[in-house]
Amino acid sequence: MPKLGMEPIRRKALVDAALRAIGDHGSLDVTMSQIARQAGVSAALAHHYFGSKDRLMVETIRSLLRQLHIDVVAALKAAETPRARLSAVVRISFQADQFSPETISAWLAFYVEAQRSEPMRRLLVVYARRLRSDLVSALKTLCPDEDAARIAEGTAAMIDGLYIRQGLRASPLSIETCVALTEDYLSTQLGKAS
Amino acid sequence: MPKLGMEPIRRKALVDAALRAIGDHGSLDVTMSQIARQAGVSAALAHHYFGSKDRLMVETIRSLLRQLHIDVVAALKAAETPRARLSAVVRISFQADQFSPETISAWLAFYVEAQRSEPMRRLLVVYARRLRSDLVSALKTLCPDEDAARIAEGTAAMIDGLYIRQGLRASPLSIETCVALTEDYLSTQLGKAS
DNA sequence: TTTTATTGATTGATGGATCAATCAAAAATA
DNA sequence: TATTTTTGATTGATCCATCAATCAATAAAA
Repeated sequence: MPKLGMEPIRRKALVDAALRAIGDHGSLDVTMSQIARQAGVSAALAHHYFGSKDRLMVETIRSLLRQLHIDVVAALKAAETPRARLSAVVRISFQADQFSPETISAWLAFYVEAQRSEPMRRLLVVYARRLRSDLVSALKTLCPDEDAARIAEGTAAMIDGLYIRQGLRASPLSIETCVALTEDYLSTQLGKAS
Repeated sequence: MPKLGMEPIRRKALVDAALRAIGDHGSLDVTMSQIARQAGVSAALAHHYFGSKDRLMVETIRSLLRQLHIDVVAALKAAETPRARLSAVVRISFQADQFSPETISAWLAFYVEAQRSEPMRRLLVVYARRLRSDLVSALKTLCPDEDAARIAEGTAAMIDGLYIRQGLRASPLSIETCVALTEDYLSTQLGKAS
């Protein structure tokens, strides 16, 4: 019953389904069948469009990063001052849809996969660089360059650290608490360095 | 019977082999055969002693945590002042053998597994609590209680964050840099809070 | 009719788990 | 001391389930 032009629709449905399946399951150890079922199609069709599970996984994280990037760019554009740009980056990192247990699980799973898969690692390195570069460029207008690099590193580490600790659900922190901790680090460091 | 008392020897060899295999491979997706080969025994023997792969995995991370705890306790005992105890915790976290790519890979893999396996999650929660409690108890003697809790949370997040970013190998930081970043956070926060 | 969409059936490989069968040291016995 | 018994240690072979991947066949536009 092929209505034409299904390809982009199916691709998106499959990528979304993969993300949800990975998040629910907490690892990349989800089967093509599970993903396909969630997308309402057969496993064979997933193979037809993506060729292999690996490529579907790569497309999936790529879509996650793309959405994040879109959000960050929009938030940066809306911010008036360098200090506001810093806050924007922090806020986006902890925004609700990025902070659900499923999304955190998915991020963690991708980090692990990056230990083995070079394409996956490359994608995550892009994210890490982009985060740091966003931070550094705003920081450089607020403090000496050496301090900017150091503070960016510390901020990025704190963001990622709050993330994975959230994944453990040992002591769940609210979004506001995470933002406050990071903002506090930024403000204190800037106050010291300027 | 053969040489008696092989059990503890084999168990240790298998746990060590599992840790190495996981680290090398970058995920828990290692086969019992690979682990057993590395330990110089058959896969069947691994099953004989551990019952299942799951249980071997749990024992493996338990051993990792045990060693870490031993190191921390020793370092805490050697420290004279509360401030020195804080530094001891930081130093141990980044000490060389905990900071090798293989060990970082293994930690990441365990974090992911914890999303699915309740026993695994429990073990990691113990680690997270212990780290925080070590930090809080030292901090409480140096600043008000509310500040202590907050600073401990921030410090723990920074430690864990530096860890996983190291795993990505995007911008490798030296051990000293990581220690310096964390120490700087601690000192600055304490200066502000006291 | 040609092309696109779609799937059920099938396969080849992998890996965890099980088991029957050895091996060899220690303990008991003669 | 010599012999027998016992039992932990160990493994190769095998079973069984899972899963990614492939393929042949079908349905519906164009």
